[in-house]
Amino acid sequence: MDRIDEEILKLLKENGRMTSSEISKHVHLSVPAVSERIRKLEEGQVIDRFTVRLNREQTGLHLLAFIMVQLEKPEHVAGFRTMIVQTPSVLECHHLAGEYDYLLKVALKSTGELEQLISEQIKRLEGVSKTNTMIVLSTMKEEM
Amino acid sequence: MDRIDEEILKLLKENGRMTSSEISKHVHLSVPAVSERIRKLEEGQVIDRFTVRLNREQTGLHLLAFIMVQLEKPEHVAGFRTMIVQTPSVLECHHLAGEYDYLLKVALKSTGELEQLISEQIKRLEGVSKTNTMIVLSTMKEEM
DNA sequence: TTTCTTCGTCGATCCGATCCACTCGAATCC
DNA sequence: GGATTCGAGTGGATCGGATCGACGAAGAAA
Repeated sequence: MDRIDEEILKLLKENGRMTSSEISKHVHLSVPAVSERIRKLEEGQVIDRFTVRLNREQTGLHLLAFIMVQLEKPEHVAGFRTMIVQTPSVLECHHLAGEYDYLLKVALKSTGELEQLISEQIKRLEGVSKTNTMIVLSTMKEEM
Repeated sequence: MDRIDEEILKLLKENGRMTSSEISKHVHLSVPAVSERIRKLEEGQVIDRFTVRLNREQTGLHLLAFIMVQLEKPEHVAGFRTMIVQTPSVLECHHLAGEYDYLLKVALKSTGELEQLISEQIKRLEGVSKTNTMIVLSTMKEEM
């Protein structure tokens, strides 16, 4: 990981489909040299994967929210985890230190869907003692 | 946006560099037909952009945290916004409804960096009345 | 029915990726 | 000190995917 690798990653973050020949012009290396660096970044797990970033608004997901969840005991984690994995509207789930145990980031079509998610999926789960939902009004920055 | 477009998006989410010819085998269309659909998804803004997802651990960012921020008055927003945009460790910044005004997602090398971010960058700002930091212990799910 | 539009296929061409042989420079080892 | 080895890059040839244009089929509107 040197200066050039960082530059390559920066370019690929902006455009994950930028060709090696395009990149080679920016970093002043030959095409095979760039390809080799990218291959190594993937192999060395610095690059997790190439992906596509969707526009949630355009796909009807107008509501973004964060839900903090308190789980009573560790034995309830398995059921909770299953629900998280199976629910596509849950974009992220982080285990936390502090008052709440989990923080979920969810994207939904409407407040109706949010209500349903909270009352029929989350609160229905064994061991969920408390939740706290924060509705997102707007997003200033969002990267990975 | 039909069934086939959704399938294409699903494939591209998993591998943003999957070739049109690869995709064409999955969705049973010709290569130009797939290319055309991808082009239209980009043009119609459903696809925001192609990008690369990095492994934060591999780049030394071992600490992930969420910081809730309370801002006293709207006139303090400009300075806050400037700080957010200029700080690379802030991955996300959402404007919230509720007790706190902003939720930040930050990735850092260490607790030392977190301390510095909170006390020297965030709390130093005019108008920041209260913050609440949640440290992430582990992440179960993380998509866009 | 005829026409127009949309969406697809097919084939040709073009361009980028990959592979291989070779070079260069730095570090290692006798 | 000189030879060796290894990592990283270059340049050219080849291979394969993307793109483009011509064409065809299906559905909607006149």
